[in-house]
Amino acid sequence: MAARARGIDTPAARGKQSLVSIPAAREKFRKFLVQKGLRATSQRLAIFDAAFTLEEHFTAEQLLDHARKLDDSVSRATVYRTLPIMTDSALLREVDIGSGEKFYRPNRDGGTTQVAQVVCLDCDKIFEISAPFMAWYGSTVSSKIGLTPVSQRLQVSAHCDAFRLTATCPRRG
Amino acid sequence: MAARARGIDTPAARGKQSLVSIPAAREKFRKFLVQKGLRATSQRLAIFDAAFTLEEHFTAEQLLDHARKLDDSVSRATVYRTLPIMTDSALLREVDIGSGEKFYRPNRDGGTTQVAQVVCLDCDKIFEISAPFMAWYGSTVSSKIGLTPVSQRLQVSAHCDAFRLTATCPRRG
DNA sequence: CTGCCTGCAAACTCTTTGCACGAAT
DNA sequence: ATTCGTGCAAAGAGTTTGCAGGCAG
Repeated sequence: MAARARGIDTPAARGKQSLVSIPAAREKFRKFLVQKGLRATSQRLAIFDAAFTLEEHFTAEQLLDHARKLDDSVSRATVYRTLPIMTDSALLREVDIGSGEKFYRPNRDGGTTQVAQVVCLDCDKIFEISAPFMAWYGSTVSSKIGLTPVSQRLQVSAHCDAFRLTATCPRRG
Repeated sequence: MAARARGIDTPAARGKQSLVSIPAAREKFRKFLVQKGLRATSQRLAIFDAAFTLEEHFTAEQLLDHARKLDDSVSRATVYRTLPIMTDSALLREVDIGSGEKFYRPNRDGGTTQVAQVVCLDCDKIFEISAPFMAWYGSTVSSKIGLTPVSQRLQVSAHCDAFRLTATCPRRG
């Protein structure tokens, strides 16, 4: 337990635990690495843990900061090299909202759920909403031109109703 | 007519005319500039013409190349400074497929139509397919969390059926 | 003549890569 | 031993910006 808790039980992580336990997810990641012939190094696991203790969508730079709190030997290069491995494993999802930098988000449910991203133009937060019909829409649209869909993203830019009234976004901060 | 045709009647432009005449669109752009207190300079109009004679989605760099054929005094900086003006005017649409660079596309229909982007993973082409249900779907999804949608994008990544069979994408080139 | 607009080049941001060292098998 | 992974720093891609000069109103 003490060993398992290493790198997780930080002040930042406490109170942010999710539906699926982090150690279980990390075990999946470790197995994914081995299966791919990659090594389960301490840096890769630290980066993974950091990703799963960050609740919101995060950038590569934020992930680096967070991972360094768990293992200060983690470098920016390794974060960038580990991100595609994690997205390959489907434990992490890449979220591109067209803002120059990419966001990432842990896939706590295994990535089977179809979700739409709603980006609030007032506070820049990204909400993910279940959108079970998306796959159907994707194939409807693709089949018109002889393509078979692999994935689809519905992205909505929206204004916050509360913000318009009070000039404060209740979700900010 | 001779004056109007300046910068349009190029080999590249011929045979690529669209539903809406370019001079008419350019006139809208000119008016937009004036209304915003901006000047309708020859560079801005050359960039605009270049955008409207490019049929496919194009990058800033491709737009620069093309604009320079119409007016060789156009600089990269002016292209980058003009792009947001054109998207503001709604005559140009920005299309981000999460590939590092942004794509743009002239909005020949005025931008009222809801379209989904289908990106072919085999040939990297971007197809735009009418998706009238998108607006409804966007507001359904947003209203769940107290947001009012401004715009929405459905983006589908797909494989080419023909490519899978023949290893050649009939649309390539 | 005043102020917007331009080209140039440097700066900036985010990401990728070459290299030599270090760790795991 | 051999292979793979790492940190560092430099390079790269795409975009933005400061500045001095130019052109339009």
